[in-house]
Amino acid sequence: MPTSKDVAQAAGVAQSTVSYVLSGKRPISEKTRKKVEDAIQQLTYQPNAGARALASRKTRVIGLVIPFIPELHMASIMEFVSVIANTARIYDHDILLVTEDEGAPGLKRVVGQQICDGLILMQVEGDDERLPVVRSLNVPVVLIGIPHDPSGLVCIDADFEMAGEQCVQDLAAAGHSVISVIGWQPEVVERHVNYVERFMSGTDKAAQDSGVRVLHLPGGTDRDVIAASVDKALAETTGVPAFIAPDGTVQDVLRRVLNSRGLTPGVDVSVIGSASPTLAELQPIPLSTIDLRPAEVSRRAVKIICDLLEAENQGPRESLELVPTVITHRSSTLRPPHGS
Amino acid sequence: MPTSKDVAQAAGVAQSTVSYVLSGKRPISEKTRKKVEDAIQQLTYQPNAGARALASRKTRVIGLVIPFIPELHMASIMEFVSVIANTARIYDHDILLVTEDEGAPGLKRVVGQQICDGLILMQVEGDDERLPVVRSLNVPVVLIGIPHDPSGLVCIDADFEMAGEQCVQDLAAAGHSVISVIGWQPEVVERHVNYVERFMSGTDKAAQDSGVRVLHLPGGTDRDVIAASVDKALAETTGVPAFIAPDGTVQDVLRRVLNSRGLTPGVDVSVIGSASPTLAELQPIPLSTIDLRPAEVSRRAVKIICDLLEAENQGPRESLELVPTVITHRSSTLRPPHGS
DNA sequence: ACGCATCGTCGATACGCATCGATAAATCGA
DNA sequence: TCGATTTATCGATGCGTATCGACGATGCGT
Repeated sequence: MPTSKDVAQAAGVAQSTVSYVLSGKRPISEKTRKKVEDAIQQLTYQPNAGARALASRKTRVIGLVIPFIPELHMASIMEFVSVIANTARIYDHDILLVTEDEGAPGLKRVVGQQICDGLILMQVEGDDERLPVVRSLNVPVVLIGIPHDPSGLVCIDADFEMAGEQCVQDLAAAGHSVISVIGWQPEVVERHVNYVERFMSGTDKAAQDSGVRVLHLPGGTDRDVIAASVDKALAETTGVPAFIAPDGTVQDVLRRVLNSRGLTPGVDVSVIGSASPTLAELQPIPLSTIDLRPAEVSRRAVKIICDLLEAENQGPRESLELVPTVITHRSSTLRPPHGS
Repeated sequence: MPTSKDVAQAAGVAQSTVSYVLSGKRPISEKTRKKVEDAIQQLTYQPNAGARALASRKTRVIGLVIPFIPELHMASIMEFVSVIANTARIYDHDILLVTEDEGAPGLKRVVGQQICDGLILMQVEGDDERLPVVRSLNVPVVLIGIPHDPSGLVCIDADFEMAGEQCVQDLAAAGHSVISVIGWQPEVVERHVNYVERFMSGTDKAAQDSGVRVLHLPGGTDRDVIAASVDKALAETTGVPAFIAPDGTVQDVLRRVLNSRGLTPGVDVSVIGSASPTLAELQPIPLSTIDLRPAEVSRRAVKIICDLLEAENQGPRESLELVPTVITHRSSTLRPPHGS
């Protein structure tokens, strides 16, 4: 592997000149710049990351802490990961995977060894055990998810409260007077209390404003649980029933249960789920969805941390950013009686 | 951040001694070892990865090239990623994410900058455009997937041929005389020809041996396509129909189509799909599955590359490893008339 | 008691780059 | 035309670790 010294020799300049050509931190004459750039080309020189990190004290690597919980919707996690990796490249950074299995010590490790300059944590829980460590770390950390106490932390997430409001407002406008929320799996509810709570607070707020009733019923992937929830909802509903299934894993089961009860979404029942547009279109009856904007959340998370890395004026930051959600009508919900 | 020099000072030894305590490459007396280890503890010293990489010419990082194709089963990709990351930690390595978007230049970049010591490529296509680059790279690369020409490459994958054989043998033993394979999505077939071919070669081989007929029909997520395939299969079948859906994304659609045709898996039709055991059990009718062992493939891929990194006796390796698949009976297939 | 091998430790150096101070060359004003 | 600036480049140094050669101390056999 050629080094910057080799390049310097080939171009007939000093090694430091090569470095300045690359970084642009000092003026270089057009003539020598060209000589250097040609030499770089011919030698296919690429700077050594280790040496660069050692000298500059910057690795240009961001650690991404990923969850792997079977209860979660893995496809959506993957979308986060993918978008985060691609966005990082735009800012000329790379992504190092840190598994949740490593827990808090894992964070200390990658930061302590200076393998990366900062961290993005996915799937942050309301009372996440890693928060004390995060606060003690002297590098920028961005949390995807809002913990109960976000003080001293930099957080970003979809606006779940807005999502809840949108769903209920929408269904209320379509004429439903009782709206049932088939919630997340118990495991998720216990762990990630925060976004569940935010969603519910949104639905309840909208319910008050619109004068409709919202039922919160247990979700999950267990067909029996969903079936019980559906039956309870049907029993309590006057008029056309409406369901909100904010968890991607719940939808399939819900669809089947409704089917077995002889109910057709968009005809004699309304259903709003959460899924990507492409997935929503693939359903037998295209699903009206509440889009939680995973790609946008990912992009912003990367932007935030890269800005922090650039700024670097140390002081412990604190910020909280909520990404607006988007509701999209497809065929699984009733159309409002008149107007939008 | 404390350095090994600080540790040395605190322990009253030379920096090199600290290094030898850590690496164990020279004998150290029990006494000084303890002094050094205590100092490390008290300073919470962690070696600097950049300096280490620079001096040792090893980063202890493996690049993982991940695909992100909506047509693919993202949940299963995520399982690969997760298991690979965790296994790498066992070998004291970390995983750097490289997106498929970066293409071949991306591989050159991470290897050229010496950000990582080796690569794992997922979802390798039969005629992958990256193969020339891979061959030219002077670092170990492990491919998950078998390209058409695997010469000079290190490959590992599930044994799709075995999987095909197992499915057909199994269904033949259960008394089916015509077996329909609802294949992958056209996009996948075009791209990843190899494993599709291998699977089919397995089914055909078993068909010959067992004297049954195998139909290869188009798959995908398009309900109409699947419906057409099913109807064609039903028309061509005498006796109880049997379906094999080796692509995870096809199953849901297939299930619905069969349902709409009044067919119940395990009663008047047999279905073998590919899904994780947990997912298979969650189906309304527990799905008999062919397990393509993603976790085992991942583990072995990491082991292979770590072995190569350790060996390091340069010479271009070549190997091909196939992981045996496992077929599991659940309720979606007919039981064989007598005995297993 | 003496030389010799072994063990444990030290000091020096290299890894490849970024960066700082210094210097030579070019530019300008008067 | 000469000194004062500015511009472009060089040389030297440090980043933190791994590793090699050297060296003193210890134990051994005879």
